[in-house]
Amino acid sequence: MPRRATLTTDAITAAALRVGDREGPAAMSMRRIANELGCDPMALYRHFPDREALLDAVADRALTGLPLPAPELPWDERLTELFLAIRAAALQHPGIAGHLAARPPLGPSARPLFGAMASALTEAGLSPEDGVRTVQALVAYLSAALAMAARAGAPDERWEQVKAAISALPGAPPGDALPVTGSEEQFRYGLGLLVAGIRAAGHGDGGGG
Amino acid sequence: MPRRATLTTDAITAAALRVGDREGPAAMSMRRIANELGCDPMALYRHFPDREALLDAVADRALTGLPLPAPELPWDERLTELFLAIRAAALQHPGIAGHLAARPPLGPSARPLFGAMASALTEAGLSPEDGVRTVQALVAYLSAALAMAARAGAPDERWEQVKAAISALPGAPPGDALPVTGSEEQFRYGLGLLVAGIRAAGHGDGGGG
DNA sequence: GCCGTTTGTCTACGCTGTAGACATGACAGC
DNA sequence: GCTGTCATGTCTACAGCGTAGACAAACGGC
Repeated sequence: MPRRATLTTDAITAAALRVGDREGPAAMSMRRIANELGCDPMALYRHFPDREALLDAVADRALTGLPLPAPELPWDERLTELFLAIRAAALQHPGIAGHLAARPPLGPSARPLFGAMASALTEAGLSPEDGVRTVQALVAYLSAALAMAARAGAPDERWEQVKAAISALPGAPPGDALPVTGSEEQFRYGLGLLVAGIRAAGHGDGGGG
Repeated sequence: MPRRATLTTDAITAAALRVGDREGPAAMSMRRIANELGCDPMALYRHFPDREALLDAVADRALTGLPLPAPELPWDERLTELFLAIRAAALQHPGIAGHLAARPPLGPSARPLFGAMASALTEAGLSPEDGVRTVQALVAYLSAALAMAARAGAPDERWEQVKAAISALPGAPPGDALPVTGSEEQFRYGLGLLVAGIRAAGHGDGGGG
């Protein structure tokens, strides 16, 4: 290659991730990323067709090398561990978590994750069609939970109002005891609901697991 | 009031909704909305502190007058109907559906919806704490599903790759039979999973309904 | 008539993504 | 060595964005 490329997709995604982690998602502009690399903004367009593709690559990078759950675990634990791991990995990079939520990464490093999901759901007794449906539902839930957690830095006071309204209902808890909006506990609870639903679907639909 | 206000928040949100419905979410800029109203962009700032507040109001407007499910129905049907209604209302206004997904509307017209959710979940046997958790999980799922459906105009071919990969697994369906990504059927399925999970939580946790 | 307040307008700033022309360096073939 | 050819990086420029701050016009109360 001519002009022995000083810029690589890897260097670019790494720089973008650095900028995002340090200064937040809004700072991940082409100009700012180029600045981090000490090059011209337009140079990035030699490696990515547009900004969205660059961010997709960054999101993919944020999920590389994610440890898969031990295959000897039962399917529900595998599923739970897997999604907790994805969530944790995404939140380690707050700069990209929002993009990751808005555009579920379906790139190469996500491939094994989908494989693990499919295997768990098959073991749960789901048909392949229902497996696809369930994967989409799980990813949807993960996306939204990530989006909420990513906003945790600037907490959404409107949720507090809703919680206040609920705690004003008859037979309500103290209010301070209510779950925190973007917390891991909150995430686990919703994931548990979905897993319980999958269990029911597996039993009633495709035979016991 | 001086200069008998020719502009009202209602007129603004209506115009914004029109622009969004007609030209898509990207067209809902302050300048474009002002153009629709025939006024200066800065005039909008006399009625909303910033663009996000304006979009929040538009999202709230898109959910006004939504019919609540009949209270004599069992809780699970009420819950399903309610979320299907919200989804349908949101998708009637593709311009705002994305914002609605990114920022769950917690404004005045959402208040009765949360009331209906709380009532259904109480009837399901959930404690108020679990009710809050479950509401957040349901809204999270709805948000992400809306975001996917809102993108249905420009379908995400990456999901097709994932589905193709799954259909290549042993014992896979024809592939054409796989569920469509942003469809109502897909939404119903995930919602069914959550409802089944709620049912299980209600039985094991707070007593039968 | 005058004043204060509200509403709308205008200008301007700094930012964004990115199209298109240009410069530079590396290789292939002769 | 010389000459394309091509990949890479740079530069300039454009159209658009959200919005701060100064100004003008219309109203209510005195």
